[in-house]
Amino acid sequence: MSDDLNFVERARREKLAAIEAQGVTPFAYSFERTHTAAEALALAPAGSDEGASVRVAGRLVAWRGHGKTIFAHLADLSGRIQLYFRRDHMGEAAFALLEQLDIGDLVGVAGPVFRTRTGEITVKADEVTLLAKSLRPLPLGKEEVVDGQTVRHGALEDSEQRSRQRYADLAVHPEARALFVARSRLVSAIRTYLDGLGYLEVETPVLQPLYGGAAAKPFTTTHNALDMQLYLRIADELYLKRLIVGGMERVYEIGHDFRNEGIDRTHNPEFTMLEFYEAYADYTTMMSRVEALLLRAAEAVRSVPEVAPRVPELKPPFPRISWADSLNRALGADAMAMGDAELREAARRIGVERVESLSRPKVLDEMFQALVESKIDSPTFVIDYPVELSPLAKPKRGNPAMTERFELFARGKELANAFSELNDPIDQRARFEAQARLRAAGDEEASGVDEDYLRAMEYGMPPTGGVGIGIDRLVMYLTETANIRDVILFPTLRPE
RNA sequence: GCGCCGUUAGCUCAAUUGGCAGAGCAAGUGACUCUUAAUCACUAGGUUGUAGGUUCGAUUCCUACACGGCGCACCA
Repeated sequence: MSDDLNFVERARREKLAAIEAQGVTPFAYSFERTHTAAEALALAPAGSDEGASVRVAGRLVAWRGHGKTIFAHLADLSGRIQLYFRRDHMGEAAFALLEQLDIGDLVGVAGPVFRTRTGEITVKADEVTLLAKSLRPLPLGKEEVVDGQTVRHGALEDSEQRSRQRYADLAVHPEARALFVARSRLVSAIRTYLDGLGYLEVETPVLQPLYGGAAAKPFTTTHNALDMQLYLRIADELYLKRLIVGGMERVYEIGHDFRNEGIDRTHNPEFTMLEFYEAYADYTTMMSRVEALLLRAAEAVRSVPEVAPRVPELKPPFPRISWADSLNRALGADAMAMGDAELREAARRIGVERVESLSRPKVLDEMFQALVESKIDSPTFVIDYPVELSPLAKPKRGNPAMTERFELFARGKELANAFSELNDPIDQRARFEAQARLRAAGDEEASGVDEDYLRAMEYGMPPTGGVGIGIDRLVMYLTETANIRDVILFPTLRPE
């Protein structure tokens, strides 16, 4: 921002000085609010009489002066309400202060609620208190109501500025506030659900000496005093399962994971992950947990009226299709049975790029993504993944080439990933070593051997079901939001 | 990382073939005691993303860069 104030900002600073010159403090300490805008609207008297008096507070978002009267609108989190100022009612001095007010100022207004001639519920101001002067013009558009729909003109359209200056976006767009209210309700509903099942919410390290639990490139940082390289976690998984070993039985964590990858519509370098683990459960139990959790999440989001119409109807139980069967059916051949050359040729045919550089499991995974995953629209569990793709999952009963793992897909995107957790330390060591070989061969996303985790598992880990759900993606799905940036309050951006 | 598109007043957008950079809202002054995208009159507001180049003349054409959007790649 330029140091030179533009003419609008200069005018506002002049008003600020004029207010101070009158002995009025332009930045108040508090205001005793008795009603939100929505609560005040609900007090509307039937006829033309004046109803109860209220004290409302919020931001001035519209202003229509008429000489000796003024109409304005005040917005708070609950909505907006019209204000009516009359000189003969307020008195000369109080009315004169209104000349120093601007759209964007935070004010408190006290007075009775009444209906105007046109029927709009309005607060007739007995007095106004300036709570904070706005020195920078907010891009507040004008609103009109056409056929019951609010149409906004102007306002802040630039999506970069909306993300960068989220405070302005939120101040100007009630629907942006509603989306984040919905997100908050969703997280709250998830906590309520898991707490109700006896889960404990825990916190595990963000700074980790070894990273694991997912296939991703980490961020690195340094601890000066320990002179040690640390990684920002890419998943919570391995620490939460250590807690299962310790007898915590049911634990969950909602927190940020960090992955050092490109930024696009569905990826932000830090994102919110829910993981929950339940001792003595397997992946079938976790499927029903996920169904119940999603229903409650959808319900929570639907409780926000501005967002409700976009929330899809969820009808559990969701269909369950096998990973291998669905891939083979889409391919018209048995992919797992194919020789390596044949498999790579098939992958190339369906458009998988740089097939030569991929490991065999990666080729299968790419084929599955292209043929099956991207085409799933309504919520569907894909179950039983190849063991090579799932180094932390238990082998499938009766088929050790596969694991007891499921992913939930909707609109072509992954919503949940879960498995019967591998609790055999000998098998786990072998899996880690296989990963370490991939890593040595140049796979930057393969994990290493986590000896401490193996030590934990050697003490004895109960059979456990575990689930990971990306909260940002879930919010996107439930609110039909196309860009992850729009569901994260402060997404990662290049500096201005 | 690659391709395409974009960047003009605080906000939303114009500007013909390369020919004086414009409008609405917001702002200022004035009028107006039930308006609601209030209305009316007047006024002010610009280093056209940055740096170069071509040209008598560049918002416009060219090059590079910055930032962004979309697509691709990457990303269970």
